[in-house]
Amino acid sequence: MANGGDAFGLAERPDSDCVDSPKDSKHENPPITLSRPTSPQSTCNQGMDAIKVFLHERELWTKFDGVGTEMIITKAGRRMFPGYKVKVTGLNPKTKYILLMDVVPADDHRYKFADNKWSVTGKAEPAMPGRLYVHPDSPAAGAHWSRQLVSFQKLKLTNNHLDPFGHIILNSMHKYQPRLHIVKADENNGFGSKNTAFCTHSFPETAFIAVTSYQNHKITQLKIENNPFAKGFRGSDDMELHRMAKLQGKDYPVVPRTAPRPRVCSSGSPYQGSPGADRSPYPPAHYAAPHHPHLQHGQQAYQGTKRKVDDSCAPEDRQHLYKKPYAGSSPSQPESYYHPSSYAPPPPPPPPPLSGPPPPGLSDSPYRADMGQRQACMFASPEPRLEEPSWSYACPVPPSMTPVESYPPYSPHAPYSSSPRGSRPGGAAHHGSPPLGEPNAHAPYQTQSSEALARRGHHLHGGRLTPPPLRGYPRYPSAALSPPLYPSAALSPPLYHTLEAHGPHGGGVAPEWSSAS
DNA sequence: TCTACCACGTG
DNA sequence: CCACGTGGTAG
Repeated sequence: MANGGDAFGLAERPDSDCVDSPKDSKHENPPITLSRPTSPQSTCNQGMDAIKVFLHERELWTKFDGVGTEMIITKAGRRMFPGYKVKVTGLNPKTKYILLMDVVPADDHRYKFADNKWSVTGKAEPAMPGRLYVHPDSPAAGAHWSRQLVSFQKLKLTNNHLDPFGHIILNSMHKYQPRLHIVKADENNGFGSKNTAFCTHSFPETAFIAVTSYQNHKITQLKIENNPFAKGFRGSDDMELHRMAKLQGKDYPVVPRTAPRPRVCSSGSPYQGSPGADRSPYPPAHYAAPHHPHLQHGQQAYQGTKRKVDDSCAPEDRQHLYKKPYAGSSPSQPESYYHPSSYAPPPPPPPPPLSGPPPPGLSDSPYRADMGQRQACMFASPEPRLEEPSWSYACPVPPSMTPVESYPPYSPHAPYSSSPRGSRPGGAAHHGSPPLGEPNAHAPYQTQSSEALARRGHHLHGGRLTPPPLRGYPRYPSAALSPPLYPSAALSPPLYHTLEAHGPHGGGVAPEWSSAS
C-alpha cells in the first residue's frame, strides 16, 4: 500500500509547514525534508494570485503520506482523519469568497494491497461527477476566512453512489486528491460569469486511497495514535486483548487500560523519524503514478451548514503544529469559527450578492443549506436514471449541505490528457503555474483560473451550477464514463437544474476545473 | 469486499 | 445522559 504513500502524495510535496500559525510554521517540520519544493503552486486569476493556502498539520499529513494514506469510506459517510484544514492568506478582507473542496481521482488505476504494499491492479472505475463540499461559512468575507484556520473536517466520504447526504462519493481502492477551491463571490463575479475568479489548491500530501477497511496497519496505527476519537484503541496490544474479550462477551479481567500507549505502531513506520527514509517504504514505483489529479470534472456541491462551530480550526488551536498527537484538532476543535462576535456571520445568510435569494447555490450557502436543499436537491448522479429519482425532491440532506451541482463531464483521463502529465501537477512541474515555492507554505500546487473554468462550461448560475454544456469537454473516455450511461449529455439536465435558480449570479460554483485542456 | 455491529472515546 | 466519531470484528 503504501507505496503509495508517496505515491499518493507522491510526489511532491512534502513541504512543510503547516500553516496554521504562521509563526511556528517554520519549524514544523521536523525532519521532513523531503519536501520537495514543488508543491506550492498556485495560480489564480484576477487578483486571486495573491492568495496563499497553507495546509494545517502538514506534518501529520506527510506522515500518513509517507505510509500511503488511506481514508475509510462508509455508506453513512466517514470523515477524513487528518482533517483538511488550511490557513488562507492574501484574501481581500472585504471581498466575499466561497471556499469549497472536491476530491478528484488521482489517477485512473485501481489498487490492491497485497504483500504489504499497494499496487495497481487495473483500471479505475469510471468516476462520476464529483461532488463539491462547500465550506459552511461560505460565502464569507476574506477577513473571516483569514481569521483562523478554515476546516473542512466535517466533510465526509462515502462509497454510496446514491448518497443522499451530500457526502463526497468515492470508489474503494482508488486513489484521490483533495482540492481546495476559493471562488470570489462578489456580485461581479457570479459563478456563471466567465470571469469568475477562483483558484484551486491541492496538496499532494493529502492524496489518499479510499478503502472500506484499512489495509496497511501502519495507517491504522497512525490514525489511532492521532485521532482523538480513536483513543479507545490506543494502548495497543493490551487494549486489544481487552477489547476483544469484551466484544466477545466476556469481560475479561480487564485491565484498565492503564497504559494506554499512544504509540503503538505496530509495524513501525519508518517515517516517523525521518521522513526521508520512510517516505517510501514502498517504492512508489509501480503505479506510481503521478497521479495527478486531473482537474476535475463537474460536480455537485453541498454546503455544510454552518453550524456553529464547525470545524474548526481555531486559530489558536493549532498551535502546535506538529505536535504529534494532533490532539486537539479534530474533534476537539473548537469552533472558532463562529463566534458571533467576531464576524458574526450573517446568520441569515446574507444572500450574498450572488444570488439574491438563496439559491441553493453556493452563494447562499451560508445560509443554511437547509432550505436550499430542500428545495432542490440534486445530486446528480451519474446514473440518475438509475436510481436516484427518488429523492430528488427532498433532500434528506441534513442541514448541512446544500447541494449544488455541477456536472462534470469528467474525463477520466483528464489529468493526463490535459496536462500532460507529467503530471503531477504538483510539482512544480505543472504546467500552469509557476512553482511557488513558498517554503513555508504548503503550497497549493495547482490552481486554475476561473477562466478556465468558465470555459469548461460550468457556470454557476445563481447558485447552482449549470451543467456545462458538455461540448467543451474532452469527452469521457469511453470506457470510463460510460457514455452509455450518460449519454452525451451526461448530466441529466433535469436533475441538475433543480437547483436552478436563480438568477444572474448566484452563487453556484461549479468549477470545472479540469485543466485541461 | 463490504456491511453491521460493537466498545470506547470525545464533546 | 446523549450524540457522534473511531477502528475492530464478525458475518
